[in-house]
Amino acid sequence: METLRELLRASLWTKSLSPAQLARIESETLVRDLPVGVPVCRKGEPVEHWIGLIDGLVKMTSVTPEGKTTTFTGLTSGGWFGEGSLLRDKERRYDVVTLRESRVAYMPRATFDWLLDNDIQFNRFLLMQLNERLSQFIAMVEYERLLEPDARVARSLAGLFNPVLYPDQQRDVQLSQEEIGYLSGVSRQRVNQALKVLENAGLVKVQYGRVHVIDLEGLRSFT
DNA sequence: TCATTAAATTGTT
DNA sequence: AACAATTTAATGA
Repeated sequence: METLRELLRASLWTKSLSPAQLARIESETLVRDLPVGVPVCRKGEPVEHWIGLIDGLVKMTSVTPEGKTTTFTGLTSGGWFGEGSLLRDKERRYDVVTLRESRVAYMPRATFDWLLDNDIQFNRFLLMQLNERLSQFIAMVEYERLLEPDARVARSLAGLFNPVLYPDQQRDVQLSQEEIGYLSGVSRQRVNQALKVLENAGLVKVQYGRVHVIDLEGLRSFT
């Protein structure tokens, strides 16, 4: 996707909005283009925006006081995030960093609150998205303990293509094996092996610096 | 357009 | 973690 308008059109919560309401959202929302490796938002910052990803790829991370970084999950284009912090916290609890060049939409808190107060579909969407995330994270904890590395890599990749959270239907991730390792909690060497297994199973095609998903359902259920 | 070079990524130990 | 091999992107002739 290239424009804020396209992102809004692809988002499930805009379906019931009038053209005037959409125009208001469009005019109040900021768009920024960010290069690779820069923060989209930082832990500890006051939460002033709901954030949408028009194009690109970002990751949610947390840095310990000692400087160790853990990656929670990747987020792909079409998705919105930060509603949890917006609803609950004064400060953001995690960092979001670009993994490749990204175009990001920042919806001000005031616009977010206005939607929350006036649009039932918007509230439904938030419930659904929060629920989807919850089950995603529960599944992560579950398979972190139960599954072998091949399956963990498979599911982290599949998670990037969750159609509920990221309506943009693309099948490519431009992501190094090192980054896939961070996303799935597996060493780069192990990712390398896992990708070969998945490629031999006909689920993905591995290219230099990117992975193309062939069989998404197969990836999700890979054991 | 082609060749050269540096940087990034991959494959292997 | 380390090393070599491979691929890409950038540069300049």
